[in-house]
Formats: sequence, C-alpha cells, structure tokens
Amino acid sequence: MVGIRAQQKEKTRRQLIDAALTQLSAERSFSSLSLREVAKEAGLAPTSFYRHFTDMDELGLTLVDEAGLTLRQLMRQARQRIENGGSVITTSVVTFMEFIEDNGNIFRLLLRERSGTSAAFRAAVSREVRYFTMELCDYLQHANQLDAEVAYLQANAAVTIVFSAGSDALDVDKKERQQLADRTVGQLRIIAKGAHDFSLRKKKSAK
Amino acid sequence: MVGIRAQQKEKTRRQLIDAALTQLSAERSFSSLSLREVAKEAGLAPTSFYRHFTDMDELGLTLVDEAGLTLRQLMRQARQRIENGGSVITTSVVTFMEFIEDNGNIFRLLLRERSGTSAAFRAAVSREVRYFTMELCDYLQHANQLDAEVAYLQANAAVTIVFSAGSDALDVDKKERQQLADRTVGQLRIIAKGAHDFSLRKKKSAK
DNA sequence: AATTTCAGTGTACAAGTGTACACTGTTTTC
DNA sequence: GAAAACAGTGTACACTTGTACACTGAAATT
Repeated sequence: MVGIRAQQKEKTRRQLIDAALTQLSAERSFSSLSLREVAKEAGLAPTSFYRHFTDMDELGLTLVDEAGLTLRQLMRQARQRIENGGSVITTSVVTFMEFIEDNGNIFRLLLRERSGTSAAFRAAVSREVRYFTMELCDYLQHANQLDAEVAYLQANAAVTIVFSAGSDALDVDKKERQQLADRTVGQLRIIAKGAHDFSLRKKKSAK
Repeated sequence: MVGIRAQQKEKTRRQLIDAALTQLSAERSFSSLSLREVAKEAGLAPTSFYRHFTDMDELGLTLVDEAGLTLRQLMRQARQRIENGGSVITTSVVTFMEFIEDNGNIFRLLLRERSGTSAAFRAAVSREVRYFTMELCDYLQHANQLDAEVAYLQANAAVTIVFSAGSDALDVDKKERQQLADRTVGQLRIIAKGAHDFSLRKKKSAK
C-alpha cells in the first residue's frame, strides 16, 4: 500500500520532469533552464523543487534515464517491424527517423549532454548509447555469423552513423529528411558489405 | 597604412577572442560564458566589449570560424604526412588524434555548437564540417577511382566516424585513446572496402 | 592648431538567479 | 486522539547578468 502522501509526491515529481521536457526545444537546452523556470512551469513554488531533487543536475540525470528508456522502446519497435518482414537496414533507419520526428527534444537532450559540461551527464548518455550498440552487436554476430571483433566495429560504426544522421535530421524539412534517410541506408549497406568481407577474411586466415 | 588606433583595436579584439578560448574547457561551454567574464579575462571593462562585438553570439561565430581554420591546418598537415609515405587511413587518424590532444577546447566548441541552441552556430559548424567532407570526397574519388555517389557516402561516413571517435577521445586517457584510434582505423578500413565493392558493382551494372 | 572621432572607463539599474529560513496544513505514526 | 513528519508556500538576501548613459584622453582629420 502506498500512502496518499507518497502518491501525491510522485505526481508532483512527474510534473517537474514533464515541465523540464516541455521547455526543452531547439532553442532551449537543459543547461539553460533555471530551477525557478521549471518549478514555475510545474506550478510549484521555487523552493518546493528541493523536496524532489537536490539540484538541477539530479533532474537532468533523471531526464537522461528517461531518454534511455525511450531509446529502448525504439529498439523494441524496430525489432518487431523487422520480424514482420522487410529489410533490416531500411526498417531500422525508417523507425529511427520516426523517433526523431516524435521525440525531437528528448533526442536533442542526449546529443547535447553527450558533449556537455557535466562529466556525470556525459557518462550517463554514453552508457545509454553503449547499451544500444551492444544490442546491435549481439544481433549482427548471430544473424550474420560475424567475427566478434568485426561485429563490434560494425555495430559501433552503424550507431554513430545513425545518430549523426538523426542529429542532422533535426534541422531539416521532411523532403531533405528523406534524402538523409536514403544516404544513411546507403552508408549502412557499405559498412555491412565491408564488415562481411573482413569477417570472412579473418576466419580464413585463422585456419 | 594602418593607423596606430586600428592596430590597438585589433589587438584588444584578439585579447577578447583569446580570453574566450582560454575559458573554454571540459567543464565550461561557450554558452555558459558571460560577457562580463570574458571582458574581465581580457582585462577590459564590461562595456568595452561592445566596441568589438555586438553580443556574445558574434564572438562565438568568430570562434567557430577560428576553429574551422584550425581544422584546415589539420587537413594540410595530414596530406603532407601522407605524401611522405605511410598508410592513408592510419596517418589520418593519428594526425586527427594529435589534433584532439592539442586543441581539445576548440574541438569541444565545434562538437557542442553543432547541436547547440543557436541556429546560426549550428549552420556555421555544419559549414565547416561540410567543407572537410568535400575535400575528402574529392580525394577519394580521384585516388581510388570511385563512383561519385559512393565516394560521397564514404567521405561523409568517414568524417562522422572520425569526429565521433574524437569526441570519445576527449574523455579518456592516453592508453584508451590508442584503442580508440585502432578501432577507428578498423572501421575506416571496413568502410573503404565496402565502398570499393559498391563502386565496382555500380560501374558494372552501368554497362 | 583646432576639431572630430572613438576605444575604453565607471556608474547605475532592472531583472533574474539559487537557496536559507520560518511557516502552514494535511497525512502518517504512535 | 496527540505528536511527528513532511510536501508545499512566501519572504528575504546576496549575487550575477546585460546594457544604457555620460565621461575621458589620445589618435585622426581638417
């Protein structure tokens, strides 16, 4: 049983998180948000903020976790679509581009904090990206029978390329975004082809 | 003939630029710098700042230009080293990693403003990166006789991979940086191999 | 030599920041 | 049912911010 008090507290905590997410945009980074602004948007007195987070950094790390969660949902969705048929590469890119469109501000948060001024933030983001990469690495290794090292190189490169394309996609219109998606698919194919060759060569020379 | 006055003005302008660069670090982004801080570091009264830049944004764009310049020096250096013998890929990666070590803060500036809150900044950075990519694209097309489209895909992917590795390199020690460099070389080879195959296939099917 | 230009100064102010502190009223605990 | 815990409030304070404005003195122009 959760007390009515704990329930209410969780609700206001949620309001703070949502308030921060609402205020994020192309023109507004998390680091430019003030405690007072967030509290105001959440309909709280500034000092109430402290009942939930010790400072803005703690809120920020919570947001990064939230973003990681969204990223995992994305993966699940992509996997499901692939199972229902269709090219792995194209389906993945299309799904990712949809994610960018629907969750632009969450993605922006990850991009920005990845190279931000807080070591803790950078570590948190890089943890999420690493998780993403490892999932892909496993998949490549089993589905394509790749050498473990080559699979990692490919997974890491693919994630980098896709994230970078996502970053570019944030700033362009729908038509250009399509071109971007096509370009990304082409690049992933090149990488897949190269990785396949390298893997074969490695296995041969091992004999 | 430049008057003694114009000379002095240029000198203080330079002081402002250097003051900003000095204050940039892993913990301090350009957007977190205040006009007053920069002026103070340059040994000026806050209001004197306005004699040189209308606001901090203008200073920032100047810094991005400066960073672009440094990037071009980097390219020139890499080309020179390649001419003097050695693998193209390895030499390029090693040169880039040296650049990161010597110009960490300038590189951080580019990384951060690439996904920053100012559209003008993002445009400026993406212009510099595009220039970098185009140079590489030309080189690949001529040196490796690649199909134009494939060469672009490769150049773009390579730059993305190298920049991303540079970003990671900022946060790790020398030993890990070496691993990072090795990984990057491996990825660039995979991409080169894949691009080569795709280019051949395309030329064949064109006949 | 007289006049104008202008880089740099110092003061002043309104706006916004984080947070310490004392408080209120409801929920929880005993 | 009395006492304690605690989410949320309102006031207050010391700082920092950008920039408007009136100024000074040396360089440039006439």
